[in-house]
Amino acid sequence: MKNFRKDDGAGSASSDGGDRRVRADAQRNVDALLQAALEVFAVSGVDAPVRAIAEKAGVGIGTVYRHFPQRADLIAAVFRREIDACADAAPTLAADHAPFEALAKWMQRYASFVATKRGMAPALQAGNPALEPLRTYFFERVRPALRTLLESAAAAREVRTDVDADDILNAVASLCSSGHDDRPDYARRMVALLIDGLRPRST
Amino acid sequence: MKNFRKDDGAGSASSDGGDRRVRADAQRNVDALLQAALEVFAVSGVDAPVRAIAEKAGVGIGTVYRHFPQRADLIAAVFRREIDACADAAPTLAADHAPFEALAKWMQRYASFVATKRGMAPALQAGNPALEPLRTYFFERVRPALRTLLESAAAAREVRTDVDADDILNAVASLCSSGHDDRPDYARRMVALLIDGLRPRST
DNA sequence: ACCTGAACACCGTTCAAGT
DNA sequence: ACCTGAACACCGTTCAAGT
Repeated sequence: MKNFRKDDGAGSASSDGGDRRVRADAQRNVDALLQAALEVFAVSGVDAPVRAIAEKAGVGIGTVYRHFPQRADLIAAVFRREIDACADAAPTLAADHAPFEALAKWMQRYASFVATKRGMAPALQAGNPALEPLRTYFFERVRPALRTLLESAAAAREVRTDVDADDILNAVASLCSSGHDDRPDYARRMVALLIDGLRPRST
Repeated sequence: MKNFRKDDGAGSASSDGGDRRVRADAQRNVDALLQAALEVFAVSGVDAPVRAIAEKAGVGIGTVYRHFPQRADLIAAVFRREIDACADAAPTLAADHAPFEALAKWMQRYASFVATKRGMAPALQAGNPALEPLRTYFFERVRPALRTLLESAAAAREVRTDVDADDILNAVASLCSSGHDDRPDYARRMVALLIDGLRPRST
């Protein structure tokens, strides 16, 4: 795990062995690029022109490709911490609410994450080999979080058992992808519908 | 430039009124383009290179733009008849099944339509002004079909009333968009979940 | 009227030349 | 090491020239 950003917690000068120094100007460029990408992605989605990001960061186009050889690497770097934050919300909710309610609240929280981060849903879909690492990271991080919530609800017999975590992650991501700006509240209501559908069949 | 008379050759002066005539070769080109586009869209989606379609149809790139000034016009022409077929399935199902079952079956039918026609869902989303006419046509044609099914089910008190036809059309389109080829049966199961969610709250 | 493809604009990506 | 931007490849779209 190579932490580019120092992100605090650099505490122990661990024996990383061969600790490569990053030139200060290079580090500045990386930071500026991540910041620029975050903003550009937010308004134009992840398909925004690379040149726009380079310009906003004040660097040459070649510098983007030096630090992020594939466009997907830039996307991954930008989304990683948001993914972490979303996953970390699960245990917090589990501690504060009843099982099914915690599940429902987390799904809404995850929904707003997808809605905010344009291009998250497309990145999650299989088929784009360049984005596979981000997809992998996402599932590794978020799947266990959701599974725990699902299992608690299942133990309380408050949720049907023929739906797994990946189903929910994909479904909510699809429903909350951008493009429905004309129907306010659409995403929230559809996710609510999905949540209702998760209740055990009344028989 | 040579100035040759319209309808040169065999046609002669047969009587057929002042009808606007399309030159036979032009008509052939349009047909070939529609067929080529149908096939290319099916495998590569609606973002496939225009050149690929022109080549497959055996015409110059300029000819595509002559008959379909906007790329969206070609997409619309290709999808229109499929939209009609989907809408027409509704009354048939209504005649053969109980209200809620007819609704459920139509939703699955619509789901397979979206899944088959790659790029249908993106076209349905607002925000692409060029595809607005197709979007309009789609809703004009399909919305009433679904509404009838919904109303029948509502009259029988078999469906909740806080969800409208557009919600369902958008939600199913999102869930069945391409990109989940790795999870077989995913779309069908998610639509089934949505259908379950449509049942009235059990109280 | 209709067809064609060279030409233009734009965007992703590379790489030789600079510091 | 790292930065830069000209250069290349590709794709959407136009238009002058042909039939």
